[in-house]
Formats: sequence, C-alpha cells, structure tokens
Amino acid sequence: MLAVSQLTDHTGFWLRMVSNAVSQEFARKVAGQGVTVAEWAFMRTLFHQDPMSPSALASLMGMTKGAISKLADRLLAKGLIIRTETPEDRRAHRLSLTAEGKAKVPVLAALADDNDNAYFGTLAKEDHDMLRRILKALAENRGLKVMPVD
Amino acid sequence: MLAVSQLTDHTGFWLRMVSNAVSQEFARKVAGQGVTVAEWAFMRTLFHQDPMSPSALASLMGMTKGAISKLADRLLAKGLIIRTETPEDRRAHRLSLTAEGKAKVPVLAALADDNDNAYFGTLAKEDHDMLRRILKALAENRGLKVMPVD
DNA sequence: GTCCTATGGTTGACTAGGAAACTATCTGGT
DNA sequence: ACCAGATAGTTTCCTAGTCAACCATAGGAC
Repeated sequence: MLAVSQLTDHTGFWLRMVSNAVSQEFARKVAGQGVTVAEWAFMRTLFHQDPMSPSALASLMGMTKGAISKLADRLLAKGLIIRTETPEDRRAHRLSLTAEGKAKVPVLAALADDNDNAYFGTLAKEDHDMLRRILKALAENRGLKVMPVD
Repeated sequence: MLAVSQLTDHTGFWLRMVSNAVSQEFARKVAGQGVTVAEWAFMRTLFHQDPMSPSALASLMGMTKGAISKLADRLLAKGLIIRTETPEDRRAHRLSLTAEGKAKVPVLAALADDNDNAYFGTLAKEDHDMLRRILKALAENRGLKVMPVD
C-alpha cells in the first residue's frame, strides 16, 4: 500500500516537537551558567545524595558508565565536583559536589523552574493538570523510570 | 535560597521522559529496516517533494547543511537516493529517491503508525484528543514549525 | 567586462554519547 | 591460599551532529 500518513497525524510528532523546544530552551539557559544539561542532571542527582559512586550515577541517569566517566572529568575540570578513592574498595570512587558545585545547584534549579513555567504556565490550570496526568499515566504504563537526560 | 524543586514537579520532565521513550522505540524499529530516524525523516521529506535541493531539506528538517550533506552521503551509499547536478545552476544539486528508496517509504511509514499506536492507542479517546489538542496549542503558541528529528 | 558579494555545497575540527575492550580489584568456591 | 568469575572505572573507537572555513558559481553594480 502506498498511502503514507502525514507526519502531523502522529501524536508522537507533536510530543517530540514540544519536548525538543522545551529542552533546547533549557539548554540555552543553563549554558549561560556554563554547564550543559547532562552536567546539570549530574549535579542535581549528586545534590540529593552526596557522595555517590559513578555507577550509581550511571544507573540513575540512564547513561553508560563510560559517559559518566567523561562527564565527571569535565565537571572535575570545572571545579564543580571532586573525585576521591574509597579505602574499603580500591576499585570504587566517590563523587561529591564542591562548595562551588553545591552553590550552583539552586541557581540552576531556579532556571529549570523558570523554563517549565515559561512553557506550561501559559496553559489553563485544568489543561496543565490534564497534560501532567496523561503523561504520567503513559510513563507509568511503560514502566519508565530513568531520568531523561538527552 | 536552598529549596531545590523535585525533578518530577516539572511537566517538562514527564514530557521528555515519554518523548524519549517513544523516539527510542521508533529508532529501534526503523533500525530493523537498516535506517536511522534522521534517514527516515530525510526520505519521507523527499517522498513528498522529489527532487529537492540539500538546502531545502536542511531548512525543512531543521538541520545544518553540513549535516544534510553527510546524511545524503550515507543514503547514497545505501542506494536509497541519488544526487544529480543541475544544468541551470552549476552549484546546486538535486536529491531524489531511487526506486528502492521510494519503495521503502511506505514500509517505514507503517512502522511510524505502529509506533504511535503502540504508545497512544492505549489512551482513552478523549484523553488522546486532549493530549493532541494541548500539545498542538503549545507548539502553535511558540510558533514551532520545524520537524523534530533528533 | 570586472569585481564584490551572496549562495550552494563540502570538509575539517570539535562535541557528546554508546559499545566493547581493557585494567584493577574484590569475592566466593574449592 | 588460590583461581575464576564478577564488579568498578577508564579508555578507545565509532557515530552523528554543529560550527566555521572553504571552494565554486551566480548575479548585480558600476
């Protein structure tokens, strides 16, 4: 059959379009603070449990340990985290925010709040609630639990 | 202020989570047909207007001309498109689907339909309609018009 | 007709991630 | 005690984008 559906027939198309716009705008905002979105996700995760091992980070962030290793290198170079060895297990490392890193998290969190508001604050409250409810249901349906970083 | 909002407080978080899951699942499906999502978007665009210049593709797909140039190289290597010079303007090229490329589009389009259905077909009709309406409104609010490829 | 600039496309340097190979260390079975 | 996996991280190679420099050609000003 040669019938090719329109792109805009797909709900996934609109979802992706809006999601990309929200993410790209956020990326621009955090870039103003000298960090990438992945770096922000890393710092936020550490902020809530500090210290943490690279592999725990990888699992929470849905990234490979290779990616985490390099991400940690960059944050280290920026002075936002420190990496220490553990005496109990000489293979393991512990990652921890520096004072500078800790101080940056609330600033970035405020940008995240702003960004969400800028996009979804324009919706009527009932539409916003509806949207959240449906998205959450879709996520739970699928058993999604990993942080969306990319 | 040290209050750092929860990740899950943000609608953008849920949006990204679902959007990524839908896209990654689709990427897996088209990979089974030997193409990437970007290649599919390229072919679909060409299918609806053939031939087309690389720069027109770039503009429609929201990618740089550099990316389109390399994408075209890959599709060329796979025998899915051809690249011809134009006599009127010796700088310009024209890209066109091969017979094989043309034949592949409906197959891939069916996968896109399947994927959308698999995710959103589970919603109650009124929820699905609501979701589409809200997403479209958000997109139009922001004047979004570029195809979300990434 | 000759420049000067705009345009179409390609290429190279760079970024960020995944997959898999690799190194070091730990742990459990014997 | 030893060795065979298992586990923690790093590194290398690959892919797929962007950005900016580049080359070729077109087209207009004069």
